[in-house]
Amino acid sequence: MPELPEVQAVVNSLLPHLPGRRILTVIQHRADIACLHKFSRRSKGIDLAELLTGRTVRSLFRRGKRIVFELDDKAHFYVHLGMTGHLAWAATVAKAKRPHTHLVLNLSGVDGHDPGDLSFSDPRRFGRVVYLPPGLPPDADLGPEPFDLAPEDLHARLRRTRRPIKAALLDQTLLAGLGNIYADESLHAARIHPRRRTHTLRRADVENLLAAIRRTLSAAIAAGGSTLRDYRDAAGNPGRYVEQHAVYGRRGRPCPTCSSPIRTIAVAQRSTHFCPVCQPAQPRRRGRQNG
DNA sequence: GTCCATGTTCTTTA
DNA sequence: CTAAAGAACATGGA
Repeated sequence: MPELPEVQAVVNSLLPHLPGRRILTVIQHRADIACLHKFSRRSKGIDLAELLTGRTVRSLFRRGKRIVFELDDKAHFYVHLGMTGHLAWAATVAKAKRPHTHLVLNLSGVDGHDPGDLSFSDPRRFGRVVYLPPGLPPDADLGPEPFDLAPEDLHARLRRTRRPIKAALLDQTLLAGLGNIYADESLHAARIHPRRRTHTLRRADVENLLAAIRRTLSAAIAAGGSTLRDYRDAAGNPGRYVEQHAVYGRRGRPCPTCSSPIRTIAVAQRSTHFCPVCQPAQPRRRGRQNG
C-alpha cells in the first residue's frame, strides 16, 4: 500500500481527528507487531499498552513512509504500513472490524468527548509500530525528504555508489519516500533508464531527476495516492493516481508520451516498468557514449 | 499447484 | 573492509 503519497494521504485523513486526543485504552492482539527503537521483524515484540495508555497525541506527521505520532511525554511512535498495513479511524459507534487487526487505540477529546478508535490491521504483517523513548528521533536512519534536499546534495549522494538508479531510489537511507511505483514513474518522467548507473548521472541529469520526482509525488499526493488493490486512507477512501500512471502496471500498453509498448524488467529484484524509447539504455550524448 | 505483490532487514557474495 | 546482490519474511489473489 504505502509509498510517500499514500502515507501522506493517511496522515491527512487522520489530522482532523488525532492531535489533542488522549489514548484511553490500548488493545494489542499480538506483541510482535510492535518493537522498540527500530523497525525489526525478528524482535519478539513489546507491550504498547504500558507505554501509550494515558498519553496525549501532540502532533502527527509523515516522514518518509512513516506515520509519526508525537506524544505529550516527548516520546514518539511511528506506524510503518509495510505492504498491506492499514490505519482506520472510526467513531466508536460503528466498528467494522477488519480481519488481521493487530492494534486498537481508543482515544477521546480532552473532556472525554468525541471518542474514536484508531485501528491498525495488516494481513501480511510486514508493517510495524515502532516506539521511541523521549529523546530519540523517529527518523535517525532515514535519508532526506525529496522536497527538502538540494539537487547538489542528491548528486553527491548518487555519486557515492555505482548501483542502477532504480535501486538507489528505493534506498530509504539515500532518499526517503519512494517505492516501486513512484521510482518507476519518476524515472519515466525524467526519461532515465532504470538500469542507468548512478555515478554516470551528471549534474543536469540529477536536477532533471529531482524535478521529475517532485512533480510525480506532487501529482500523486493531489490525487490521494495510488490504489492498486487494497489501499485506503484512514477514512476508507481510495487514491485516484493510477489513472495517471505512465508506466507502472501498464506492461504492453502504449507509453503516453510516444505510444511505444511499456516493458518490464527486473532491477534490484523488483519488477520495473519503463518505456524503451523515452528511456533509452544509452542516452545519446555529445562525444563518446559509455556502455 | 504456480507466480506475483505498493517493503525492509538480514545474509551472502563479489 | 565495503557495496551489491540475494534470501527471507507472511498472506492472499490471479
